[in-house]
Amino acid sequence: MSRTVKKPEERRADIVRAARRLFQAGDYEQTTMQDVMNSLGIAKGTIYYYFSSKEELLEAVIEDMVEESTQHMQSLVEASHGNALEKLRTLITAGNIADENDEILEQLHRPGNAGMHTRLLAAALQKQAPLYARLVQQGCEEGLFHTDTPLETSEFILAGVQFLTDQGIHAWTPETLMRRSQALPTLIENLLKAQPGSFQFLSPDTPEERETK
Amino acid sequence: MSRTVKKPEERRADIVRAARRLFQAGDYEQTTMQDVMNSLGIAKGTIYYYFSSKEELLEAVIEDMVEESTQHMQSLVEASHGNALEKLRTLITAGNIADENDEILEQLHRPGNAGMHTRLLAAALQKQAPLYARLVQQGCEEGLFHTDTPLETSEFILAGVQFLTDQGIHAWTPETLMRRSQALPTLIENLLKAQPGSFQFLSPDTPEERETK
DNA sequence: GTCTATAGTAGGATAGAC
DNA sequence: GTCTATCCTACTATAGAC
Repeated sequence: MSRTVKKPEERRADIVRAARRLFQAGDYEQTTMQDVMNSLGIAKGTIYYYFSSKEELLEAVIEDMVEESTQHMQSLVEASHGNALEKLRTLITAGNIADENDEILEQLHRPGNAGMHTRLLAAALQKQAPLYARLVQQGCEEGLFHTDTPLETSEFILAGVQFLTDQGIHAWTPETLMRRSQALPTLIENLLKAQPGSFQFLSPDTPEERETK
Repeated sequence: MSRTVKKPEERRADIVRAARRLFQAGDYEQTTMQDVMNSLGIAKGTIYYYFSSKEELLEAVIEDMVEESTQHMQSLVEASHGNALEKLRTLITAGNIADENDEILEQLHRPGNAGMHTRLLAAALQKQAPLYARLVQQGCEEGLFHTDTPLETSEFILAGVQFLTDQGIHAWTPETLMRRSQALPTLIENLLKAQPGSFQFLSPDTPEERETK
């Protein structure tokens, strides 16, 4: 067999891209290293030369995805107008890693991918929280919010939302999800000390006419 | 080899107990199904008759642990005195699943186990949140806290704390952990609308003399 | 240093005899 | 329900070509 020598970065990127495609198309656990090799026409030794385990390859794929997603969100923020609250709304409604472009979620929401999913969330949180924090900071300056710890508050909100509403972590029942979603706006408003109602847009069925029991 | 026939529940319990012991003693990943079989003197087919994967066996072990831990916390609450805040303090400082008894969590605190780890946290959260919620409710009646959604608020707090401070999910740096821990009391106080300082006991170095910059 | 090829080990998982 | 035999795949080892 003939040899194709590539620059290390290029080869590495090839492998990550191929693996990402396969992981997304199928199931991480069911995708074999052999599959990845075959789809690139390279030898086993090559892949293990760059990634010392399947797990390490997964890590690189995750990093790739998070990087792409974060850049997209970054550009969304820069393109958005209005006060901090309006920008946050843009970011939240449009720029979720889940909604973005891929069917990744479908794939991640399978038992075999729980680990990948969690790590993706953690990596995404770490990269995205600063984005939110900047908007929270801006909101404080505008008098909309009040907090001394914009970053930590952002992290806390993201963590809570992701952990409690993401189907990839636990098979929450629809009732549980509904219950949590409805409580969310108030929880966020409390954390940011924002006007009641500021985050009402988050609620799924905008219960305008509901009465407190 | 002679065959020993046992009642299904008994056999199952045997396997879970043996696996738990081995997982705790060594490393989940390094413990082989062979090890579990050997320690019981049974065949591989038998273990797979009860658990269709190693992962499922781990799940059972974890459920075992969560159940035990939750009961322990329950009894702690019942034995504690004072107002809701004092009871909460007892619960938080004494009754963490992590501190309790096992090193199995140490094992879960590795990248490869992120999925399992998260599921443990989710399972623990679902079982323990009601415990906290009851205390929050009590605190509301005592005028210490103010919330219409004690359960959701408890879930949110537990999720945030677990996700952001648990090493099993992401290898957070010590600085990051410190930063988050210090912000935590205020975040919780905001969520519960509690007196500032109520949860200061959570901070690792109780910074009594720190000034806000 | 980068890549191919191949043979082999270990351990998770399954089929089918009993 | 239990056991035995076998399979599948992540991973290692090695030998060698560019």
